[in-house]
Amino acid sequence: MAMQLRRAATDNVIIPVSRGVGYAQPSLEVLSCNTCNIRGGCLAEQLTIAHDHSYQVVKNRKVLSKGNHIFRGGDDTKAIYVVSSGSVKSYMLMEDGEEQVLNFYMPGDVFGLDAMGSSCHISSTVALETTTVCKLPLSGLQDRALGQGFLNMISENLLRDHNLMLMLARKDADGRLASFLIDMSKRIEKLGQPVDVIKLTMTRQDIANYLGLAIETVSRALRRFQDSGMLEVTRREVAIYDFNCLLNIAGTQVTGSCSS
Amino acid sequence: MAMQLRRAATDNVIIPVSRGVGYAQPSLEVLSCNTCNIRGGCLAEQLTIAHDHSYQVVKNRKVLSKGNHIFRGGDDTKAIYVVSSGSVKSYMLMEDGEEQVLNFYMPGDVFGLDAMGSSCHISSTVALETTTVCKLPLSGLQDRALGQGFLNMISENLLRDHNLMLMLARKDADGRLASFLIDMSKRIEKLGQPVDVIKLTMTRQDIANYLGLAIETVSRALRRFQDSGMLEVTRREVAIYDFNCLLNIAGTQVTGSCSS
DNA sequence: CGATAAATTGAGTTTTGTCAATAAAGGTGG
DNA sequence: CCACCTTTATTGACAAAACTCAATTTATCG
Repeated sequence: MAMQLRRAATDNVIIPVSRGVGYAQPSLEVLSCNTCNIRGGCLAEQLTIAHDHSYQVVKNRKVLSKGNHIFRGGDDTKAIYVVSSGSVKSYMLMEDGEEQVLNFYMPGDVFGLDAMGSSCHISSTVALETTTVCKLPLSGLQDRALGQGFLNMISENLLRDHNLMLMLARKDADGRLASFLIDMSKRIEKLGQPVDVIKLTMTRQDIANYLGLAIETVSRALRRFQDSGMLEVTRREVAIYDFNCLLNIAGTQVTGSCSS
Repeated sequence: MAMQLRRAATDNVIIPVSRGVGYAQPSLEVLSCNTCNIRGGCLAEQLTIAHDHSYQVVKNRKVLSKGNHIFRGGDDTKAIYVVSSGSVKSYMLMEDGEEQVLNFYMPGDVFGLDAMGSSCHISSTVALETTTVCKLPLSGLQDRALGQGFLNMISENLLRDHNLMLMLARKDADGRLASFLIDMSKRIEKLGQPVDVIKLTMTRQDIANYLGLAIETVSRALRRFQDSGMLEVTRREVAIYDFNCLLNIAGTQVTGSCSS
Protein backbone atom coordinates (compact mmCIF):
# COMPACT_ATOMS: atom_id res chain seq x y z
CA MET A 1 0.00 0.00 0.00
CA ALA A 2 2.70 2.44 1.08
CA MET A 3 0.71 5.61 0.89
CA GLN A 4 2.52 8.87 0.97
CA LEU A 5 3.28 10.58 4.23
CA ARG A 6 0.33 12.38 5.56
CA ARG A 7 0.54 14.00 8.91
CA ALA A 8 -0.52 17.27 10.29
CA ALA A 9 -0.44 18.96 13.63
CA THR A 10 -0.26 15.62 15.37
CA ASP A 11 3.14 14.77 13.98
CA ASN A 12 5.26 13.30 16.70
CA VAL A 13 8.55 12.85 14.91
CA ILE A 14 9.33 16.50 14.80
CA ILE A 15 8.53 17.42 18.35
CA PRO A 16 7.01 20.87 18.49
CA VAL A 17 8.80 23.23 20.83
CA SER A 18 7.23 26.23 19.22
CA ARG A 19 6.13 28.08 22.28
CA GLY A 20 9.25 27.52 24.26
CA VAL A 21 10.07 25.34 27.22
CA GLY A 22 7.49 25.27 29.96
CA TYR A 23 4.52 25.45 27.65
CA ALA A 24 4.27 21.78 26.81
CA GLN A 25 0.93 21.86 28.56
CA PRO A 26 -1.03 24.92 27.48
CA SER A 27 -2.72 25.24 30.81
CA LEU A 28 -1.64 24.19 34.24
CA GLU A 29 -5.01 24.90 35.69
CA VAL A 30 -6.24 21.99 37.72
CA LEU A 31 -9.95 21.47 38.15
CA SER A 32 -11.91 19.49 40.68
CA CYS A 33 -14.61 16.89 40.14
CA ASN A 34 -17.15 19.41 41.41
CA THR A 35 -16.99 21.34 38.18
CA CYS A 36 -17.02 18.28 35.94
CA ASN A 37 -20.03 17.53 33.73
CA ILE A 38 -19.53 13.77 33.84
CA ARG A 39 -21.62 12.98 36.85
CA GLY A 40 -22.07 9.44 38.03
CA GLY A 41 -20.06 6.52 36.81
CA CYS A 42 -16.88 8.47 36.26
CA LEU A 43 -14.22 5.87 36.64
CA ALA A 44 -11.51 8.35 37.49
CA GLU A 45 -13.54 9.66 40.37
CA GLN A 46 -14.48 6.20 41.58
CA LEU A 47 -10.97 4.86 41.49
CA THR A 48 -9.26 7.91 42.84
CA ILE A 49 -11.62 8.34 45.72
CA ALA A 50 -11.46 4.64 46.46
CA HIS A 51 -7.73 4.99 46.50
CA ASP A 52 -7.53 7.89 48.87
CA HIS A 53 -10.53 8.40 51.06
CA SER A 54 -9.21 11.65 52.45
CA TYR A 55 -9.96 13.40 49.15
CA GLN A 56 -13.61 13.73 48.44
CA VAL A 57 -12.87 16.25 45.78
CA VAL A 58 -10.38 15.06 43.26
CA LYS A 59 -8.24 17.69 41.62
CA ASN A 60 -6.60 16.25 38.57
CA ARG A 61 -8.35 17.75 35.61
CA LYS A 62 -6.44 19.66 32.96
CA VAL A 63 -7.30 21.68 29.90
CA LEU A 64 -5.58 20.99 26.61
CA SER A 65 -5.92 22.96 23.41
CA LYS A 66 -6.23 21.47 19.95
CA GLY A 67 -3.15 19.59 18.82
CA ASN A 68 -1.70 19.13 22.31
CA HIS A 69 -0.60 15.65 23.18
CA ILE A 70 -1.61 13.97 26.41
CA PHE A 71 1.15 11.43 25.91
CA ARG A 72 3.25 10.08 23.09
CA GLY A 73 4.49 6.62 22.21
CA GLY A 74 7.57 5.96 24.34
CA ASP A 75 6.54 8.26 27.17
CA ASP A 76 6.71 6.78 30.63
CA THR A 77 3.52 5.30 31.88
CA LYS A 78 2.06 7.40 34.64
CA ALA A 79 -1.68 7.23 34.48
CA ILE A 80 -4.83 6.42 32.62
CA TYR A 81 -7.12 9.25 31.57
CA VAL A 82 -10.76 10.17 31.25
CA VAL A 83 -12.13 12.71 28.80
CA SER A 84 -14.08 15.34 30.69
CA SER A 85 -14.95 17.52 27.71
CA GLY A 86 -13.83 17.78 24.11
CA SER A 87 -12.37 14.89 22.13
CA VAL A 88 -9.16 12.95 21.74
CA LYS A 89 -7.67 10.62 19.17
CA SER A 90 -5.23 7.83 19.88
CA TYR A 91 -2.91 6.53 17.21
CA MET A 92 0.20 4.54 16.53
CA LEU A 93 2.91 5.53 14.08
CA MET A 94 4.16 3.10 11.48
CA GLU A 95 7.76 3.09 10.39
CA ASP A 96 6.92 4.97 7.21
CA GLY A 97 5.44 7.80 9.25
CA GLU A 98 1.94 6.66 8.46
CA GLU A 99 -0.38 6.87 11.42
CA GLN A 100 -3.03 4.36 12.31
CA VAL A 101 -5.79 5.93 14.35
CA LEU A 102 -6.91 3.47 17.01
CA ASN A 103 -9.81 5.32 18.50
CA PHE A 104 -11.58 8.59 19.07
CA TYR A 105 -12.48 9.36 22.68
CA MET A 106 -15.38 11.47 23.82
CA PRO A 107 -16.50 12.77 27.22
CA GLY A 108 -16.67 9.91 29.71
CA ASP A 109 -14.32 7.67 27.73
CA VAL A 110 -11.26 6.22 29.41
CA PHE A 111 -8.02 6.03 27.46
CA GLY A 112 -4.40 5.05 27.99
CA LEU A 113 -5.26 1.51 29.07
CA ASP A 114 -2.60 -0.01 26.84
CA ALA A 115 -0.05 1.36 29.26
CA MET A 116 -1.28 -0.58 32.26
CA GLY A 117 1.03 -3.50 31.78
CA SER A 118 3.97 -1.68 30.32
CA SER A 119 6.51 0.82 31.55
CA CYS A 120 5.78 3.19 28.68
CA HIS A 121 3.05 4.10 26.27
CA ILE A 122 2.83 2.42 22.89
CA SER A 123 0.25 4.69 21.36
CA SER A 124 0.00 8.47 21.34
CA THR A 125 -2.99 10.62 22.19
CA VAL A 126 -3.78 14.15 21.11
CA ALA A 127 -6.61 16.62 21.67
CA LEU A 128 -8.75 17.21 18.59
CA GLU A 129 -10.19 20.42 20.02
CA THR A 130 -10.01 22.26 23.32
CA THR A 131 -10.30 19.35 25.68
CA THR A 132 -10.38 18.64 29.40
CA VAL A 133 -8.91 15.37 30.61
CA CYS A 134 -8.80 13.81 34.03
CA LYS A 135 -5.65 12.03 35.07
CA LEU A 136 -5.80 8.85 37.11
CA PRO A 137 -2.43 7.79 38.53
CA LEU A 138 -1.63 4.14 38.04
CA SER A 139 0.38 3.66 41.18
CA GLY A 140 -1.03 1.01 43.42
CA LEU A 141 -3.69 0.04 40.95
CA GLN A 142 -2.67 -3.60 40.97
CA ASP A 143 -3.18 -3.96 44.69
CA ARG A 144 -6.74 -2.80 44.76
CA ALA A 145 -10.11 -4.29 44.02
CA LEU A 146 -11.03 -2.37 40.93
CA GLY A 147 -14.74 -3.04 40.89
CA GLN A 148 -17.14 -4.12 38.20
CA GLY A 149 -16.98 -0.71 36.56
CA PHE A 150 -13.36 -1.26 35.76
CA LEU A 151 -13.97 -4.71 34.30
CA ASN A 152 -16.88 -3.36 32.27
CA MET A 153 -14.69 -0.65 30.89
CA ILE A 154 -12.05 -3.14 29.84
CA SER A 155 -14.49 -5.38 28.05
CA GLU A 156 -16.08 -2.33 26.43
CA ASN A 157 -12.68 -1.39 25.12
CA LEU A 158 -12.09 -4.90 23.80
CA LEU A 159 -15.51 -4.87 22.19
CA ARG A 160 -14.83 -1.59 20.45
CA ASP A 161 -11.54 -2.93 19.16
CA HIS A 162 -13.20 -6.10 17.92
CA ASN A 163 -15.78 -4.05 16.13
CA LEU A 164 -13.08 -2.09 14.37
CA MET A 165 -11.21 -5.25 13.47
CA LEU A 166 -14.35 -6.73 11.99
CA MET A 167 -14.90 -3.54 10.06
CA LEU A 168 -11.38 -3.33 8.73
CA ALA A 169 -11.32 -6.97 7.77
CA ARG A 170 -14.71 -7.39 6.19
CA LYS A 171 -16.35 -4.16 5.14
CA ASP A 172 -15.95 -2.06 2.03
CA ALA A 173 -15.44 1.70 2.12
CA ASP A 174 -19.15 2.51 2.32
CA GLY A 175 -19.68 -0.06 5.07
CA ARG A 176 -16.82 1.30 7.11
CA LEU A 177 -17.94 4.88 6.85
CA ALA A 178 -21.54 3.99 7.64
CA SER A 179 -20.38 2.01 10.69
CA PHE A 180 -18.26 4.92 11.78
CA LEU A 181 -21.13 7.39 11.56
CA ILE A 182 -23.50 5.07 13.40
CA ASP A 183 -20.95 4.52 16.12
CA MET A 184 -20.40 8.25 16.51
CA SER A 185 -24.13 8.79 16.63
CA LYS A 186 -24.57 6.18 19.35
CA ARG A 187 -21.83 7.71 21.39
CA ILE A 188 -23.19 11.22 21.28
CA GLU A 189 -26.58 9.78 22.12
CA LYS A 190 -25.13 8.48 25.37
CA LEU A 191 -23.99 12.00 26.09
CA GLY A 192 -27.55 13.21 25.71
CA GLN A 193 -26.99 15.02 22.45
CA PRO A 194 -29.11 14.76 19.31
CA VAL A 195 -28.30 11.58 17.34
CA ASP A 196 -28.99 12.97 13.89
CA VAL A 197 -26.34 15.67 13.86
CA ILE A 198 -22.75 14.53 14.14
CA LYS A 199 -20.07 17.10 14.66
CA LEU A 200 -16.77 15.74 13.40
CA THR A 201 -13.88 17.06 15.45
CA MET A 202 -11.36 15.05 13.45
CA THR A 203 -10.12 15.67 9.92
CA ARG A 204 -11.04 13.51 6.95
CA GLN A 205 -7.49 12.27 7.12
CA ASP A 206 -8.04 11.10 10.68
CA ILE A 207 -11.19 9.27 9.62
CA ALA A 208 -9.30 7.70 6.71
CA ASN A 209 -6.47 6.68 9.04
CA TYR A 210 -9.00 5.18 11.41
CA LEU A 211 -10.94 3.26 8.78
CA GLY A 212 -7.89 2.13 6.85
CA LEU A 213 -8.86 4.01 3.72
CA ALA A 214 -7.37 6.72 1.55
CA ILE A 215 -8.66 10.21 2.23
CA GLU A 216 -10.07 10.36 -1.29
CA THR A 217 -12.11 7.22 -0.66
CA VAL A 218 -13.63 8.78 2.46
CA SER A 219 -14.49 11.90 0.54
CA ARG A 220 -16.10 9.96 -2.28
CA ALA A 221 -18.08 7.71 0.05
CA LEU A 222 -19.47 10.75 1.87
CA ARG A 223 -20.45 12.19 -1.49
CA ARG A 224 -22.23 8.98 -2.50
CA PHE A 225 -24.15 9.02 0.79
CA GLN A 226 -25.10 12.63 0.28
CA ASP A 227 -26.14 12.08 -3.33
CA SER A 228 -28.40 9.23 -2.27
CA GLY A 229 -30.11 11.66 0.11
CA MET A 230 -29.54 9.71 3.32
CA LEU A 231 -27.47 12.47 4.87
CA GLU A 232 -25.99 15.87 4.28
CA VAL A 233 -22.41 16.90 4.86
CA THR A 234 -21.39 20.46 5.58
CA ARG A 235 -17.76 20.87 6.50
CA ARG A 236 -17.31 19.05 9.76
CA GLU A 237 -20.97 18.39 10.37
CA VAL A 238 -23.08 15.46 9.20
CA ALA A 239 -26.88 15.58 9.34
CA ILE A 240 -28.39 12.11 9.12
CA TYR A 241 -31.77 11.84 7.43
CA ASP A 242 -32.17 8.10 6.87
CA PHE A 243 -30.78 6.07 9.72
CA ASN A 244 -32.08 2.73 8.47
CA CYS A 245 -30.36 3.16 5.17
CA LEU A 246 -27.10 3.84 6.98
CA LEU A 247 -27.59 0.78 9.18
CA ASN A 248 -28.20 -1.27 6.07
CA ILE A 249 -24.98 -0.18 4.46
CA ALA A 250 -23.05 -0.66 7.69
CA GLY A 251 -24.10 -4.28 8.09
CA THR A 252 -23.02 -6.15 11.23
CA GLN A 253 -22.58 -4.01 14.29
CA VAL A 254 -21.27 -5.53 17.46
CA THR A 255 -23.15 -4.22 20.42
CA GLY A 256 -22.44 -4.71 24.07
CA SER A 257 -25.93 -5.99 24.79
CA CYS A 258 -26.55 -9.69 24.52
CA SER A 259 -29.20 -10.09 21.87
CA SER A 260 -27.66 -12.65 19.56
CA MET B 1 -17.18 -7.41 -0.20
CA ALA B 2 -19.87 -9.98 0.50
CA MET B 3 -17.84 -13.11 0.03
CA GLN B 4 -19.65 -16.35 -0.22
CA LEU B 5 -20.43 -18.35 2.84
CA ARG B 6 -17.50 -20.29 4.06
CA ARG B 7 -17.76 -22.19 7.23
CA ALA B 8 -16.71 -25.58 8.30
CA ALA B 9 -16.72 -27.55 11.47
CA THR B 10 -16.88 -24.38 13.50
CA ASP B 11 -20.30 -23.43 12.20
CA ASN B 12 -22.42 -22.18 15.04
CA VAL B 13 -25.66 -21.51 13.28
CA ILE B 14 -26.49 -25.14 12.83
CA ILE B 15 -25.71 -26.38 16.30
CA PRO B 16 -24.23 -29.85 16.14
CA VAL B 17 -25.99 -32.38 18.31
CA SER B 18 -24.40 -35.25 16.47
CA ARG B 19 -23.26 -37.30 19.39
CA GLY B 20 -26.38 -36.85 21.42
CA VAL B 21 -27.19 -34.95 24.56
CA GLY B 22 -24.63 -35.12 27.29
CA TYR B 23 -21.66 -35.10 24.97
CA ALA B 24 -21.43 -31.37 24.45
CA GLN B 25 -18.08 -31.61 26.19
CA PRO B 26 -16.14 -34.56 24.82
CA SER B 27 -14.48 -35.23 28.13
CA LEU B 28 -15.58 -34.51 31.63
CA GLU B 29 -12.19 -35.35 32.99
CA VAL B 30 -10.95 -32.63 35.29
CA LEU B 31 -7.26 -32.16 35.75
CA SER B 32 -5.28 -30.42 38.43
CA CYS B 33 -2.60 -27.78 38.12
CA ASN B 34 -0.05 -30.37 39.16
CA THR B 35 -0.21 -32.04 35.79
CA CYS B 36 -0.17 -28.80 33.82
CA ASN B 37 2.84 -27.88 31.69
CA ILE B 38 2.34 -24.15 32.14
CA ARG B 39 4.42 -23.58 35.20
CA GLY B 40 4.87 -20.16 36.67
CA GLY B 41 2.85 -17.15 35.70
CA CYS B 42 -0.33 -19.06 34.99
CA LEU B 43 -2.99 -16.52 35.63
CA ALA B 44 -5.71 -19.06 36.24
CA GLU B 45 -3.66 -20.63 38.99
CA GLN B 46 -2.74 -17.29 40.51
CA LEU B 47 -6.24 -15.93 40.53
CA THR B 48 -7.96 -19.09 41.61
CA ILE B 49 -5.55 -19.77 44.43
CA ALA B 50 -5.73 -16.15 45.47
CA HIS B 51 -9.46 -16.48 45.53
CA ASP B 52 -9.65 -19.58 47.60
CA HIS B 53 -6.63 -20.27 49.73
CA SER B 54 -7.92 -23.63 50.83
CA TYR B 55 -7.20 -25.11 47.39
CA GLN B 56 -3.54 -25.36 46.64
CA VAL B 57 -4.30 -27.68 43.77
CA VAL B 58 -6.82 -26.25 41.37
CA LYS B 59 -8.94 -28.72 39.51
CA ASN B 60 -10.60 -27.04 36.60
CA ARG B 61 -8.85 -28.27 33.50
CA LYS B 62 -10.77 -29.93 30.71
CA VAL B 63 -9.89 -31.68 27.49
CA LEU B 64 -11.60 -30.69 24.26
CA SER B 65 -11.26 -32.38 20.92
CA LYS B 66 -10.93 -30.60 17.59
CA GLY B 67 -14.01 -28.63 16.62
CA ASN B 68 -15.45 -28.48 20.14
CA HIS B 69 -16.57 -25.08 21.31
CA ILE B 70 -15.57 -23.69 24.68
CA PHE B 71 -18.34 -21.12 24.41
CA ARG B 72 -20.44 -19.53 21.71
CA GLY B 73 -21.68 -16.01 21.15
CA GLY B 74 -24.75 -15.52 23.31
CA ASP B 75 -23.74 -18.07 25.93
CA ASP B 76 -23.93 -16.92 29.51
CA THR B 77 -20.73 -15.54 30.89
CA LYS B 78 -19.27 -17.88 33.47
CA ALA B 79 -15.53 -17.71 33.34
CA ILE B 80 -12.39 -16.73 31.57
CA TYR B 81 -10.09 -19.45 30.27
CA VAL B 82 -6.43 -20.33 29.88
CA VAL B 83 -5.06 -22.63 27.21
CA SER B 84 -3.10 -25.41 28.86
CA SER B 85 -2.24 -27.33 25.70
CA GLY B 86 -3.37 -27.28 22.09
CA SER B 87 -4.81 -24.23 20.37
CA VAL B 88 -8.02 -22.27 20.14
CA LYS B 89 -9.50 -19.71 17.78
CA SER B 90 -11.94 -17.00 18.73
CA TYR B 91 -14.27 -15.47 16.19
CA MET B 92 -17.37 -13.41 15.68
CA LEU B 93 -20.07 -14.19 13.16
CA MET B 94 -21.33 -11.55 10.78
CA GLU B 95 -24.93 -11.44 9.68
CA ASP B 96 -24.07 -13.02 6.33
CA GLY B 97 -22.60 -16.04 8.10
CA GLU B 98 -19.09 -14.84 7.46
CA GLU B 99 -16.78 -15.31 10.40
CA GLN B 100 -14.13 -12.87 11.51
CA VAL B 101 -11.38 -14.62 13.41
CA LEU B 102 -10.27 -12.40 16.29
CA ASN B 103 -7.37 -14.36 17.61
CA PHE B 104 -5.60 -17.67 17.88
CA TYR B 105 -4.71 -18.76 21.40
CA MET B 106 -1.81 -20.97 22.37
CA PRO B 107 -0.70 -22.54 25.64
CA GLY B 108 -0.53 -19.91 28.37
CA ASP B 109 -2.88 -17.53 26.60
CA VAL B 110 -5.95 -16.21 28.39
CA PHE B 111 -9.19 -15.87 26.45
CA GLY B 112 -12.80 -14.94 27.06
CA LEU B 113 -11.96 -11.51 28.45
CA ASP B 114 -14.62 -9.79 26.37
CA ALA B 115 -17.16 -11.37 28.66
CA MET B 116 -15.95 -9.71 31.83
CA GLY B 117 -18.25 -6.76 31.61
CA SER B 118 -21.18 -8.45 29.96
CA SER B 119 -23.72 -11.06 30.95
CA CYS B 120 -23.00 -13.15 27.88
CA HIS B 121 -20.25 -13.86 25.43
CA ILE B 122 -20.02 -11.89 22.23
CA SER B 123 -17.44 -14.01 20.50
CA SER B 124 -17.19 -17.77 20.14
CA THR B 125 -14.19 -19.99 20.79
CA VAL B 126 -13.40 -23.40 19.40
CA ALA B 127 -10.56 -25.91 19.75
CA LEU B 128 -8.41 -26.21 16.63
CA GLU B 129 -6.97 -29.53 17.76
CA THR B 130 -7.14 -31.67 20.90
CA THR B 131 -6.87 -28.96 23.51
CA THR B 132 -6.80 -28.61 27.26
CA VAL B 133 -8.28 -25.46 28.77
CA CYS B 134 -8.40 -24.20 32.30
CA LYS B 135 -11.55 -22.53 33.49
CA LEU B 136 -11.41 -19.55 35.82
CA PRO B 137 -14.78 -18.61 37.32
CA LEU B 138 -15.58 -14.94 37.15
CA SER B 139 -17.61 -14.72 40.32
CA GLY B 140 -16.23 -12.26 42.78
CA LEU B 141 -13.56 -11.08 40.41
CA GLN B 142 -14.57 -7.45 40.75
CA ASP B 143 -14.08 -7.42 44.50
CA ARG B 144 -10.51 -8.58 44.48
CA ALA B 145 -7.15 -7.04 43.90
CA LEU B 146 -6.19 -8.69 40.66
CA GLY B 147 -2.48 -8.01 40.71
CA GLN B 148 -0.10 -6.69 38.12
CA GLY B 149 -0.25 -9.96 36.18
CA PHE B 150 -3.87 -9.34 35.43
CA LEU B 151 -3.27 -5.77 34.29
CA ASN B 152 -0.36 -6.96 32.15
CA MET B 153 -2.55 -9.52 30.52
CA ILE B 154 -5.19 -6.96 29.69
CA SER B 155 -2.75 -4.57 28.12
CA GLU B 156 -1.16 -7.46 26.21
CA ASN B 157 -4.56 -8.29 24.83
CA LEU B 158 -5.15 -4.69 23.84
CA LEU B 159 -1.73 -4.56 22.23
CA ARG B 160 -2.40 -7.67 20.20
CA ASP B 161 -5.69 -6.23 19.02
CA HIS B 162 -4.03 -2.96 18.07
CA ASN B 163 -1.44 -4.85 16.12
CA LEU B 164 -4.14 -6.64 14.17
CA MET B 165 -6.00 -3.39 13.58
CA LEU B 166 -2.86 -1.80 12.25
CA MET B 167 -2.30 -4.79 10.02
CA LEU B 168 -5.82 -4.87 8.65
CA ALA B 169 -5.88 -1.16 8.04
CA ARG B 170 -2.48 -0.61 6.54
CA LYS B 171 -0.85 -3.72 5.19
CA ASP B 172 -1.24 -5.52 1.89
CA ALA B 173 -1.74 -9.27 1.63
CA ASP B 174 1.96 -10.11 1.77
CA GLY B 175 2.49 -7.79 4.74
CA ARG B 176 -0.36 -9.34 6.64
CA LEU B 177 0.76 -12.88 6.06
CA ALA B 178 4.37 -12.04 6.94
CA SER B 179 3.18 -10.35 10.14
CA PHE B 180 1.08 -13.35 10.96
CA LEU B 181 3.96 -15.77 10.52
CA ILE B 182 6.32 -13.63 12.57
CA ASP B 183 3.76 -13.34 15.33
CA MET B 184 3.23 -17.08 15.38
CA SER B 185 6.95 -17.61 15.46
CA LYS B 186 7.39 -15.25 18.41
CA ARG B 187 4.65 -16.99 20.29
CA ILE B 188 6.02 -20.47 19.87
CA GLU B 189 9.40 -19.09 20.85
CA LYS B 190 7.92 -18.09 24.20
CA LEU B 191 6.81 -21.67 24.59
CA GLY B 192 10.36 -22.82 24.14
CA GLN B 193 9.82 -24.32 20.72
CA PRO B 194 11.98 -23.77 17.62
CA VAL B 195 11.14 -20.45 15.93
CA ASP B 196 11.85 -21.50 12.38
CA VAL B 197 9.20 -24.20 12.09
CA ILE B 198 5.60 -23.12 12.48
CA LYS B 199 2.93 -25.73 12.76
CA LEU B 200 -0.38 -24.28 11.63
CA THR B 201 -3.26 -25.79 13.54
CA MET B 202 -5.76 -23.60 11.73
CA THR B 203 -7.00 -23.91 8.15
CA ARG B 204 -6.09 -21.50 5.36
CA GLN B 205 -9.66 -20.31 5.64
CA ASP B 206 -9.11 -19.44 9.29
CA ILE B 207 -5.97 -17.52 8.41
CA ALA B 208 -7.85 -15.70 5.66
CA ASN B 209 -10.69 -14.90 8.05
CA TYR B 210 -8.16 -13.60 10.56
CA LEU B 211 -6.23 -11.45 8.11
CA GLY B 212 -9.28 -10.17 6.28
CA LEU B 213 -8.28 -11.77 2.99
CA ALA B 214 -9.75 -14.27 0.58
CA ILE B 215 -8.44 -17.81 0.97
CA GLU B 216 -7.02 -17.65 -2.54
CA THR B 217 -5.02 -14.57 -1.65
CA VAL B 218 -3.50 -16.37 1.33
CA SER B 219 -2.61 -19.31 -0.87
CA ARG B 220 -1.01 -17.09 -3.50
CA ALA B 221 0.94 -15.06 -0.95
CA LEU B 222 2.35 -18.25 0.57
CA ARG B 223 3.35 -19.40 -2.90
CA ARG B 224 5.09 -16.10 -3.60
CA PHE B 225 7.01 -16.41 -0.33
CA GLN B 226 7.99 -19.95 -1.17
CA ASP B 227 9.02 -19.06 -4.71
CA SER B 228 11.27 -16.31 -3.38
CA GLY B 229 13.00 -18.93 -1.23
CA MET B 230 12.41 -17.29 2.14
CA LEU B 231 10.34 -20.19 3.43
CA GLU B 232 8.87 -23.53 2.55
CA VAL B 233 5.30 -24.62 3.01
CA THR B 234 4.30 -28.24 3.39
CA ARG B 235 0.67 -28.75 4.27
CA ARG B 236 0.19 -27.23 7.68
CA GLU B 237 3.86 -26.62 8.35
CA VAL B 238 5.96 -23.58 7.46
CA ALA B 239 9.75 -23.70 7.59
CA ILE B 240 11.23 -20.21 7.69
CA TYR B 241 14.63 -19.78 6.05
CA ASP B 242 15.01 -16.01 5.84
CA PHE B 243 13.60 -14.26 8.84
CA ASN B 244 14.90 -10.82 7.91
CA CYS B 245 13.18 -10.96 4.58
CA LEU B 246 9.93 -11.82 6.31
CA LEU B 247 10.39 -8.96 8.78
CA ASN B 248 11.01 -6.63 5.86
CA ILE B 249 7.78 -7.59 4.16
CA ALA B 250 5.85 -7.41 7.41
CA GLY B 251 6.88 -3.84 8.17
CA THR B 252 5.82 -2.28 11.46
CA GLN B 253 5.39 -4.70 14.30
CA VAL B 254 4.07 -3.46 17.58
CA THR B 255 5.93 -5.04 20.43
CA GLY B 256 5.22 -4.87 24.13
CA SER B 257 8.72 -3.70 24.94
CA CYS B 258 9.38 0.00 25.03
CA SER B 259 12.03 0.64 22.43
CA SER B 260 10.49 3.44 20.41
C1' DC C 1 -6.49 39.46 2.97
C1' DG C 2 -3.02 36.20 1.88
C1' DA C 3 -0.87 31.80 2.93
C1' DT C 4 -1.31 27.28 4.42
C1' DA C 5 -4.00 23.34 5.33
C1' DA C 6 -8.02 20.52 4.28
C1' DA C 7 -11.20 18.59 1.20
C1' DT C 8 -13.02 17.44 -3.30
C1' DT C 9 -12.97 15.58 -7.85
C1' DG C 10 -11.15 13.18 -12.06
C1' DA C 11 -8.27 9.72 -14.65
C1' DG C 12 -5.60 5.69 -14.70
C1' DT C 13 -3.44 1.69 -12.45
C1' DT C 14 -2.90 -1.98 -9.15
C1' DT C 15 -4.33 -5.08 -5.89
C1' DT C 16 -7.36 -8.27 -4.46
C1' DG C 17 -11.78 -10.51 -4.64
C1' DT C 18 -14.87 -13.64 -7.37
C1' DC C 19 -15.79 -17.53 -10.11
C1' DA C 20 -14.45 -21.91 -11.71
C1' DA C 21 -11.80 -25.93 -12.19
C1' DT C 22 -8.52 -29.05 -10.37
C1' DA C 23 -5.50 -31.33 -7.11
C1' DA C 24 -4.29 -33.06 -2.75
C1' DA C 25 -5.28 -34.62 1.92
C1' DG C 26 -7.85 -36.78 5.50
C1' DG C 27 -11.34 -39.63 7.24
C1' DT C 28 -14.79 -43.47 6.85
C1' DG C 29 -16.41 -47.77 5.94
C1' DG C 30 -16.25 -51.96 3.52
C1' DC D 1 -5.64 -51.91 3.62
C1' DC D 2 -7.68 -49.73 -0.02
C1' DA D 3 -11.43 -47.19 -2.42
C1' DC D 4 -14.36 -43.52 -2.01
C1' DC D 5 -16.02 -39.28 -0.45
C1' DT D 6 -15.56 -34.95 1.79
C1' DT D 7 -12.84 -31.29 3.05
C1' DT D 8 -9.02 -28.40 2.18
C1' DA D 9 -5.85 -26.13 -0.77
C1' DT D 10 -4.04 -24.54 -5.18
C1' DT D 11 -4.09 -22.22 -9.56
C1' DG D 12 -5.89 -19.42 -13.53
C1' DA D 13 -8.84 -15.84 -15.79
C1' DC D 14 -11.53 -11.95 -15.13
C1' DA D 15 -13.87 -8.07 -12.76
C1' DA D 16 -14.41 -4.71 -9.25
C1' DA D 17 -12.98 -1.87 -5.58
C1' DA D 18 -9.78 1.17 -3.88
C1' DC D 19 -5.28 3.48 -4.20
C1' DT D 20 -2.15 6.82 -6.49
C1' DC D 21 -1.28 10.88 -8.84
C1' DA D 22 -2.67 15.37 -10.12
C1' DA D 23 -5.39 19.43 -10.27
C1' DT D 24 -8.70 22.37 -8.16
C1' DT D 25 -11.67 24.25 -4.73
C1' DT D 26 -12.74 25.42 -0.20
C1' DA D 27 -11.53 26.42 4.78
C1' DT D 28 -8.84 28.10 8.40
C1' DC D 29 -5.61 30.95 10.69
C1' DG D 30 -2.56 34.58 11.40
